Amino acid sequence: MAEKDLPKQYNPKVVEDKWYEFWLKGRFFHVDKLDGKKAFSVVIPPPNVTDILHLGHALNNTLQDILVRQKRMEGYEAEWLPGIDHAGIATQVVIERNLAKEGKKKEDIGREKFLKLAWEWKEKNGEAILNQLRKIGCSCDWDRTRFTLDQGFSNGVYQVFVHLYKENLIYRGKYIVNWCPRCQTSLSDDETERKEESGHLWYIKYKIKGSDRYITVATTRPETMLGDTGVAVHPDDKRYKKLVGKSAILPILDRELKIIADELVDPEFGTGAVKVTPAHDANDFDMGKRHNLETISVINPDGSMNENAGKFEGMDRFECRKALLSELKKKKLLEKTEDYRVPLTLCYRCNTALEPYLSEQWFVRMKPLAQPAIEVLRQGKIRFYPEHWAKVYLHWMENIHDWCISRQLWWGHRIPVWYCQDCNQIVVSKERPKNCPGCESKKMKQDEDVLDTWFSSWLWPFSTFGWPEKTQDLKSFYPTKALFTASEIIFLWVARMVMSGLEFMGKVPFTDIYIHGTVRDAKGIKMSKSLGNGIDPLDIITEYGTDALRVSMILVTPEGQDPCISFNTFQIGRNFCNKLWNASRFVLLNLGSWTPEKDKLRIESSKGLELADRWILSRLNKTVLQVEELLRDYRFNSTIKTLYDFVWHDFCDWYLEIVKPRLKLPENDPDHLKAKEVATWVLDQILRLLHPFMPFITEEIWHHLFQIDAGDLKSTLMKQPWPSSKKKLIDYGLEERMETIQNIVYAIRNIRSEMNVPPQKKADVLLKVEDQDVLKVIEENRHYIVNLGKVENLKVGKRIKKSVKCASAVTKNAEIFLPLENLIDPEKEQKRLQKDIERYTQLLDKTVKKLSNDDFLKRAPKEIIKKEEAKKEDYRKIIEKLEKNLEAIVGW
RNA sequence: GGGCGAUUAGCUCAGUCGGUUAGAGUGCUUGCUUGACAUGCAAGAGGUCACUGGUUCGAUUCCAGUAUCGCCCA
Repeated sequence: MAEKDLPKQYNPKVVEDKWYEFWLKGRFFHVDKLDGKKAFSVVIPPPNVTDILHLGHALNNTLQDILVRQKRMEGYEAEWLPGIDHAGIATQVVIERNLAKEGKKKEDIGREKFLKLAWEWKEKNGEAILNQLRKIGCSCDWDRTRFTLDQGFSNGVYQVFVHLYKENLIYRGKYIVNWCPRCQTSLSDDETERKEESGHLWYIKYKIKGSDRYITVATTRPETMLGDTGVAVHPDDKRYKKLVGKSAILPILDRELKIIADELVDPEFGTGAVKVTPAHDANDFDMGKRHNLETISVINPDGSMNENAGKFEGMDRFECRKALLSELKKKKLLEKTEDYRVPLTLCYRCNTALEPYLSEQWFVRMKPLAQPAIEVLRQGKIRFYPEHWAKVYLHWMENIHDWCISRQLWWGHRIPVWYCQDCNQIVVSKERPKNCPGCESKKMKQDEDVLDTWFSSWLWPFSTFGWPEKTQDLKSFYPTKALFTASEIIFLWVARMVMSGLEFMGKVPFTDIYIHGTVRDAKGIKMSKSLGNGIDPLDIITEYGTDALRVSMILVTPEGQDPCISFNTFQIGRNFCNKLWNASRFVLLNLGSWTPEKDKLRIESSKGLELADRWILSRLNKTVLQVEELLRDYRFNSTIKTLYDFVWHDFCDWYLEIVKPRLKLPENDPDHLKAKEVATWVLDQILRLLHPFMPFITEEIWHHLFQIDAGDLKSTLMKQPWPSSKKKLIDYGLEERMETIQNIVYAIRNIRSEMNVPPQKKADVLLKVEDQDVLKVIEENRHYIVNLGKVENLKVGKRIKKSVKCASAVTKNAEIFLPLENLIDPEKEQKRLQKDIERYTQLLDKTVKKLSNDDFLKRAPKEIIKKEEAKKEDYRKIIEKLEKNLEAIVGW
């Protein structure tokens, strides 16, 4: 049974697993059928099966969980579909590495056995990742967990391939692609990373045929010269005009090279003459085609030099560079060497320098797919949050390149293409053809390659719900509502999902795209495994708890920007958890024999309530309203800040403090009852509002509050209705009256502190108030001031007789005097007042200046002028009073 | 080279109708074992809102330019 006595500190360890188990047992995350209810669906960005959970995942998934939990409380059937991505290259690298430990290569064990190992590893690691998601509280529908290599998924992938092939949107061709010599596979342009490195620009002399003269070309990659088949200059370059059409002789190999003129050459680069290597550079490949140059490849897929490299055969590409340069030097063909910032293209999985590599690959023609994806953005059918990412998306879509989708890997969806060994006919089909449709031959061989992982994940929002079958799930949950991700994969994933959704489902896959920041360390450096500056979310959970992890992250992640996080960052959330815990503990301690009933507790009118009660209800309803608006715009950071402020400052600092004396009254006292009811109701609403952000602690407190047993599967906070705002309870006039009192309390506390009044000591306070209404409010609620200001005797009136030595302060509608006699240091008091006078004089000057400007009076709106005049009057009065009080000190 | 974003307290950031006494958290200083909470309470110090110009009665806010930093694309 739940206890009313809570421990002094919140201990997440004993709470979190209990409630996660409870939610699972209640099947609260699972959506079976809609039964007429509205659906709200989100698909998880599937983490790579090779990953371990890092703070980026924690942020990404916490954001989704907040939204899903909130929508669930709002009454939606909220479906959050989890899953994992097979991460072709990354996974293959892991398995190969494991094999290497035994001194084996993948070829040693063969494709079938290799895949078996990969699947075993997937089972183990995949489950570990999902468990980590559970650990951070994700309320995913685990029954629908999917994997991008599942049978059903493959079905969709093959269907898509066949469809696009038939539409002539997939083709095969020999082109220069990004090749990773380490992973031994091609990569799409989007899977590369660019970097600049300090390197050199080498000037190499090529002899001109039939002459003693030379033409000098500049290159950053001398080893590729072995594959040169031309030399190019710009057509307008006068220096070389005469040489165009002649030939140059390639040093060492003595190959004859045509000297060509091509617009692509930058006359400013190096000498203005460049070597042309069609097999090892994309630009050169295009040039080679235009000028009919031969294509000679000199580098093997593993980065070593091949037989065309002559005596350099077998050397690694970088070794070859060294050897080649030293030979050129010997032959005096190396004119000079310059330092140069060399642009490098790296593999996004292993950081190896990529090699432009000529090979036969499969490509998707992207332009026709991009067009509708551009349209839906323009029409507002998809929206980015923050909006500016739309530009990035558009820019990419409008300059889209064809997508290389074949990978020379084993782990992935094998390309559904068969080649007839007899007549070379190509068959593209979801299933293995029995025989060749051309020659009836039974010798059909499937393409050895697999498809890019993104070629399966771009189907994620519908393949996961059973497509291409026409399932009920698809009907219920597609399109999904929102997608949460970091900016890095807008191209790789988001943009492609929009294209595939439109092509195959005829509808956008989601309407809202929320782009969150990338997690950085305290110095602002991106967290990464290789730098070792990452923080393990599980360490945070052990130290501070899951709710602290979640709430801290949201509190420090500015909307649309990158959060900078250090281990200590999480104290914010831990402290907030503890604050909430103790506020609840305080309420519980004062419940006495009363146990609130979860379905009956409700305060919807302010009838019979006093100022503080009505004030907290006004603040609560204002908060609910704000939260509603903020969440609609995915402004999670502002939402939690709003809640944090309300809970800590309005509820704890003011309301609970004011209500303390009333809670000490006998249980049957109506004042006590009202206070208890309001405090409990507000706490209940707070728990609901915070639950999406801090699910564990709120569920725990909620059970204590209503004395509900943890075994009762019918009662859970996560299924309680989301608070709705009662606008009639929001009362700005009342909040202003409360503010008057708060300002008086601040002033009293300030004087006490400045004059070193001992905290235990109560002091007399005189309040001089001119306004009749203000006077009334203060009189009616004088006990707030007495208690919060630690006041012995409080005298309030229009005319106040003060004793000789008073410390004083002035607020907008009250003058505060503390007769402290010998406690006052006159000099200090003088300085205090002078400082105040100075401050208000500055403010007064500003308004006076404005009001004496004719243009301002002529053109500014009337309200603004009125406001400015009121300010002037206020400041003037305050200064006048301050000065009078200052003068009084002189007489001491 | 092109695009996007940032520049506000020592640090991390709010400030989304142009008129606010420019805020919060953290750090700092001072005082408190206050009958919920020292993971706390109270008080305080701390700002030329990057710079220059423009629009405007009025600019932290809008516009242009400059500088610095970051990201993306080529």
